[in-house]
Amino acid sequence: MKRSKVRGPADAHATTSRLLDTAERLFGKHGYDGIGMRALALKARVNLGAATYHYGSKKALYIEAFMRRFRPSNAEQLRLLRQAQAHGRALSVDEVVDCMARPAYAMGVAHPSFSALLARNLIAPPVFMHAALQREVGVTVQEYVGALHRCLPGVPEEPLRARVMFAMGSVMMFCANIARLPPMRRRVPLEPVFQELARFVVAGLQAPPAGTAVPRVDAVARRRAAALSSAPLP
Amino acid sequence: MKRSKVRGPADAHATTSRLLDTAERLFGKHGYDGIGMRALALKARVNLGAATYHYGSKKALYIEAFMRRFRPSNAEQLRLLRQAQAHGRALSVDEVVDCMARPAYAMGVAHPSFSALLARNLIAPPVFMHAALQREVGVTVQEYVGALHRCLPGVPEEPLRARVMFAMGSVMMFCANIARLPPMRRRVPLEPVFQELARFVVAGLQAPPAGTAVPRVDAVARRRAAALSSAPLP
DNA sequence: ATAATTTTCATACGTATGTATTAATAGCGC
DNA sequence: GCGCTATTAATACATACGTATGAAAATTAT
Repeated sequence: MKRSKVRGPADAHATTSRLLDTAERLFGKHGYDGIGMRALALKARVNLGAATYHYGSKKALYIEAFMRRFRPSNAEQLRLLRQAQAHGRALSVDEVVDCMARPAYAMGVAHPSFSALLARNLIAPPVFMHAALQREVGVTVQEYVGALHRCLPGVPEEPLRARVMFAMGSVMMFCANIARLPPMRRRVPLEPVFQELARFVVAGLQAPPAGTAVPRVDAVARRRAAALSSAPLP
Repeated sequence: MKRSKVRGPADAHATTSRLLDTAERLFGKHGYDGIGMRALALKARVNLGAATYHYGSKKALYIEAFMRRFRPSNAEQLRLLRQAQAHGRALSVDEVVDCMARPAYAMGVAHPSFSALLARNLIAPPVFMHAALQREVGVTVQEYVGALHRCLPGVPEEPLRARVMFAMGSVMMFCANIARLPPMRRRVPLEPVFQELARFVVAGLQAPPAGTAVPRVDAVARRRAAALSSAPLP
């Protein structure tokens, strides 16, 4: 119906990549359960049967759509860090952060809809992804905590692990909003925003370790905030 | 089956709050589309009809489950900030951050499963929530950007807006992992982790504004990262 | 050219979904 | 006792879901 002359595997893998691209976009927007195979196949202009033929199941399609960009991006994170450390010289926090955030950033600029899928998977993933994500992200975090521990000897490992988590939160918030960000819509370079992200994360990681007290608003305000917990609707 | 003697509205509103609690927990874990009304009613030990009787629709239930804690938490954020500013004295970044993060933290300690729902809604919300969230979060962000602009005159407003977004990312990552965090599982106070979060965010917001270049790894690494975008699976 | 293989397509199956309906009961205020 | 609201229960309905099947078509291999 759509093709002008004939139908068939003339386009070979074109249908699978159209399907993957559509899956990336719609899974990123609506989540795994938020979109069905029929809607997916329709938007990708692919037959429903072809979808299960190529990927076997919806879960497999989701995993493939996510992993095809996540795997290399993750691998690049580790490669950059290890390469930077290979020279034996001490790394600055800036360098570590750049290794950590730039692959995700580059991927996000080239494939904005992947960023939404990435953020979703790191913050609100479908349950069947938990194990695989834990495995993949775990080693990356571990390695970055180690690298940071070397250039931030003043910060103990446990707080540092928390800080790396917070840093990932900032990066993921950036990723989740890439498509909505003004620069992306006005075809203006996104790099300045990324550099702002890098500055934010670097400063956060370098924050004065514990000891330094964080002043609160005042006692009564703190009490009210605590009271909020028990009385949801005062 | 469960009640020993009789069934009926003896428990009055107990059924609606059981339903809300269950909805909060399961929507937070699986997302809006990830759990059905039947499973929800079953887990809440509530009749399916009662669910639609009280809330009319699944969407309405979702919105109520989210809003009952989000609204007061959000309101408390604004109240704390305005109260702190009312005295006319200049605010420190620490104070602003505390106003911003403590209500979400307090809510998360008292109701850990709400935190997951919150993070989900701020990073990967169902589409029908977009408008309401934009409205509610918009004014909060605006107000905090204004307050920070006053105590960080060196940072222009646009980068500051980005930084507030990054800060929210850190807070949301904290929220998304509250239940999984070691302190929460070992009944040990969570406050130190929150203070670490506050330190991270404060330092991030106070980062040296633009001008200061963020050094990259090196040229070849940057080129490889860029190449990643076009060739997903090398 | 013919056979083998891969890909597309339409359709079907069983189940699950959100919502609506109806009747029956139980508590509460008057 | 009598309404009124809350709750359970049992279905019902139309639609949507993921997946399976089998024939047709196109491509590739021989």
